[in-house]
Amino acid sequence: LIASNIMISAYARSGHLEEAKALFDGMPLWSTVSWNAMLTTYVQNGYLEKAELMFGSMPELSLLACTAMLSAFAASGHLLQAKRAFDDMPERSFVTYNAMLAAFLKGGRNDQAMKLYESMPERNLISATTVLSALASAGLLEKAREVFNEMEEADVVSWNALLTCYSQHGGLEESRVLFDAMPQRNLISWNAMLTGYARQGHLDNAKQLFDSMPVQDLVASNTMLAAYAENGELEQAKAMFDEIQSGDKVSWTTLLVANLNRGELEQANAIFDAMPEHDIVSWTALLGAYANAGRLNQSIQIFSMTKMIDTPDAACFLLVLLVCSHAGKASTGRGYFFSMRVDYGIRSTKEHFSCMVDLLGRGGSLGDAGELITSMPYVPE
RNA sequence: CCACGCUUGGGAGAGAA
Repeated sequence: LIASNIMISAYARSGHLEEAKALFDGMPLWSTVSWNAMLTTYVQNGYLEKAELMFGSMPELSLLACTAMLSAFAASGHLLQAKRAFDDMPERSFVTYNAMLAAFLKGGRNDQAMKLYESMPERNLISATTVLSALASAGLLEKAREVFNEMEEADVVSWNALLTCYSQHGGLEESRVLFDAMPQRNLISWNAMLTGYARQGHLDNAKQLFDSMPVQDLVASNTMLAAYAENGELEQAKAMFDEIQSGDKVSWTTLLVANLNRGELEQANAIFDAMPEHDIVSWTALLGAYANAGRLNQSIQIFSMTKMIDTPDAACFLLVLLVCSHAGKASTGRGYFFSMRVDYGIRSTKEHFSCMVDLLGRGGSLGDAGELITSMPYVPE
């Protein structure tokens, strides 16, 4: 039994869902650990619905299973459900708190993450690293350094989190010093450093680092591809894409966006059609091009397609609101604004509000626009 | 034996420097 459980987890980590399921189904009896292991196989591979089914059919609900479900909701962008799962749990361990912390981070709710961190009954290395990432994404370099210095231990993951913070918001030389001084480095460290050079347009440094990597994985190649694309080197980007043997959706989307930004719409459409799979990001990239061109009907069509294959997020809705606003479609826009909150539980950001104010103002509903301004949870600028 | 953390792709306008 134990051996089978271990096997299931091994399959889960390597993404062999089918094998895990076959093994699970063939077992003569199951322990709670078996159920949990199978549940996390679904969670870690992004199968929310199967995870929910599994969770619903489990003979007993353990703390571990509930925490795994919390992560499943968070991973699929359902922060509200994750929070509800957290609130409804009869008991919580510090892993549960860590999972909720990570959920807030993924949902972009750094304020909530920090609040939870302060109020946690118990913290460990993982809690601190999660917070470090939250601070990194907010660009709060000093605070991140502070948290890092206060940690009584650090592993390669926490060092990487700190490095990421520096390479994206600090100076590159400083980052390089940190990179060279790290007690251990893994592939992720190299990629984090590479991203720093790439984002800040230091293509030569990026290429040099890329060539000196002990191993180059697809993430590294994609980073180089993006480096070329973002710095207007479309030819180099294409060459890099061709060099990549089997690109994933990130490689494809990077190439897609490079062409969209260049106004190579035919090329872009051909790339979109040739992509092996589409997800929320590739659809939104395409939507962005049409929305910016003011193509209302096509944008709405793309948005409907998006809804069918994936859960639209805040970025996606912003673009639809934008195109409605430009086309003067006030009531359509209101509908989307409403649906965003009610159907998807997405909090409106400042950007959504200002887009809506624009929409209502242009449509002549100045009263409604004023009402919206006073009702929003931000200080009007 | 099972749950949690690090790296790559998508998000308008206006104002201000």
